[in-house]
Amino acid sequence: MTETQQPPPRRAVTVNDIARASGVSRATVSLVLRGSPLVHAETRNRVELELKRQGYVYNRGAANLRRRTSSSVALVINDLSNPFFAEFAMGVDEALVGEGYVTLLGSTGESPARQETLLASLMEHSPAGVILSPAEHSDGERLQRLLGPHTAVLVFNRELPGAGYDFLALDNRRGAWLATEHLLARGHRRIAFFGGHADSSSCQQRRQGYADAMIAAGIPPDPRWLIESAPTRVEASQRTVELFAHARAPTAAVCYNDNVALGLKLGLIARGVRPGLDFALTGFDDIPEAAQTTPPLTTIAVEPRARGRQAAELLLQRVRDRDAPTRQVVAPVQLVVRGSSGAPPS
Amino acid sequence: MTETQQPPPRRAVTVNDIARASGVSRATVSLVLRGSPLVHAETRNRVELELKRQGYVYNRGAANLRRRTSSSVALVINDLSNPFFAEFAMGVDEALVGEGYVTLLGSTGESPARQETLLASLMEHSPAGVILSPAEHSDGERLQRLLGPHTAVLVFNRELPGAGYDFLALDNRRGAWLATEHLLARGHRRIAFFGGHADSSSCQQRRQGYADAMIAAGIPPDPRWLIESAPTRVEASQRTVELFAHARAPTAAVCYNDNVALGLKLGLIARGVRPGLDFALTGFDDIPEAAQTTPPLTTIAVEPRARGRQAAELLLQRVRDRDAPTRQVVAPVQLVVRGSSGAPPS
DNA sequence: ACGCATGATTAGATCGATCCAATTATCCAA
DNA sequence: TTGGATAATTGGATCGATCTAATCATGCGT
Repeated sequence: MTETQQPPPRRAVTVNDIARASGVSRATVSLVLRGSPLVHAETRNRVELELKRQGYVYNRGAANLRRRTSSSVALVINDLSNPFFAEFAMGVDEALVGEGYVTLLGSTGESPARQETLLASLMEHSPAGVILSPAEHSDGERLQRLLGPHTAVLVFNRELPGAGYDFLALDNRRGAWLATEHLLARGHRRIAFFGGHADSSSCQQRRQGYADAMIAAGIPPDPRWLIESAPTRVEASQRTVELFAHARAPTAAVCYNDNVALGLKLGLIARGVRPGLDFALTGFDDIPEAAQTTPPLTTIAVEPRARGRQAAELLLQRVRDRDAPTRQVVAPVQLVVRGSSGAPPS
Repeated sequence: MTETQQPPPRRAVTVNDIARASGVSRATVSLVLRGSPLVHAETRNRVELELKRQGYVYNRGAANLRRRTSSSVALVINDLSNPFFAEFAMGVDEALVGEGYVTLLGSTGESPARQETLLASLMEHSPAGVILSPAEHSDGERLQRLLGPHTAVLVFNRELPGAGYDFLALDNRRGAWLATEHLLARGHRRIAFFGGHADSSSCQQRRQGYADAMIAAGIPPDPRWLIESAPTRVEASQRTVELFAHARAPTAAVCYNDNVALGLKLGLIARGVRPGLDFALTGFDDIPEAAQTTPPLTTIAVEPRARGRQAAELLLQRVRDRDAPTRQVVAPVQLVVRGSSGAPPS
């Protein structure tokens, strides 16, 4: 309950003012506002004129209080400066405004502590629901307590262990599988999985898809081909050296995501290895930049904006039917072949 | 007044429940909630225990109604998928949560019509204020009518003609001036100003800074050096040809922003012109990618996240003192020299 | 024992819109 | 003319928290 000090109260136009000025009761004005067919056409005109004249603006907060409804949805994500989440947020907002809701934004910066403060604060605004892309190492139990048993919740992207919420995920396994298959088809045999934190569920799933494809091709992945890295360009670039630190150096890499891939690309160039020629790499996400770099990045498209719309729709379905069975939706992904995977193994 | 159909009403825990269960009045519970020193320590404990036990969550909407205050701020921007605005939004949100406010997000996609619908909808949630980065060709009068005379408003980035609102702007003129000076110092004489819509105020200001520097150096800019383009990579890339369509082709370009610069870079490469060697170019914004491309982009850093924080602070000052004189704040910018401007004139 | 200051608590009205049940107006059939 | 159906309107209570002014305790000095 952080307090926000505030201005000298400024009276706004209310239904009462309109009612008085147009000689009807407050109830009638309310009916007009909601377009009820009960009011006489002439009365409606009179009231509507007065509404316009006084510049009335609807107080949705008051209405929501009385009606025990809500017209907002909380959107909690890690980091808007990640284009993947920015696009996702755009999609969410797009779909929500279309349904008459407004988006309450919050970002956690991957900190579970801030995530909890933030959610507590957002809950005080009684949103109709919450779209949550949990920070790493979130405590599912605590979140569940914070959100209460009656809030509609959609979890996105990262699994929230031990919470019976709807869940929208990308098909991480299949995505990594597709990328690996693609590199195998190009003749690569020594393929690394590069980047990501091994303890995050999305990284695990992608590694799984990679491993599946490798094993199906009869190539048990060498543990030295699994390299961790924070999903940032800088760190990915720095870890490049680890790829070549031993005799069975890979000729290609499936990267955790596009950021990592772009970092690796820089690292390769710095070593004099030409990406797309001497070494093949793939990303994940298909951020706008992927198509623009040289060589353009082969990657897995996930259409974050469409995912955002989908998340909003799923959440609203849950809002409308609280008792429907919990849903786990896996969104399909797509391989986009570009120049970065053009290398034949050397 | 779009209606949002809603669920079967679900009762929440209220001050009344707590009051009843702990044998005090609702007023006392309210005092406890706000940490008033009036309540006896023992009573406070009893009430707080009950609050925890029943999992009470504060209904800020109800409180705001009674107190005639608000704990939200509306943030309206064009496009979150533009990293500049995404960073800006992060900064805004960061500063707002720090002050106990919550962010109502809305994006217009540069459409004045959607901007108006959006603002109307947001106003119904009675935000304490609005941070608005207006869509191009916004109608200041109409917006002013929508926002009403009592809303605290901070306009960001683009001037809103004919509205007495606080305004936070980047020092566009000085930024472009710095970039042009830099290229002049490197010996360039034929310098283009590339990209942007000539009717947008930010573009006009940047062109002004460019022209000032050129004229100060005794070089009246050739009209053929002024090339318009939507601020997207694709279009910028396509317009590259116009630079070389005549005899006095430039050897360098000050670009409207980083996106345009990166587009131009692609266009140059496609023509076999090596950016940073055969041709010098500068950007504007310093988006993360600028430092990462090859050659890295010389550009003007504007620190969008810091601008976001600043915008939030300015707005909150306005919220707290509605009658202070209107402010026009120009945020300083900084030249960041990197490889893309390394070309001596050929 | 009384008055009075200080400390704690509370009943009741209030914010702005909505819901409910009740009322008034209107018209047509019998 | 009366009854009853339909159309249009409305007073009063309500959502959950807060404010105001009033009440009830308690202690202290005289």
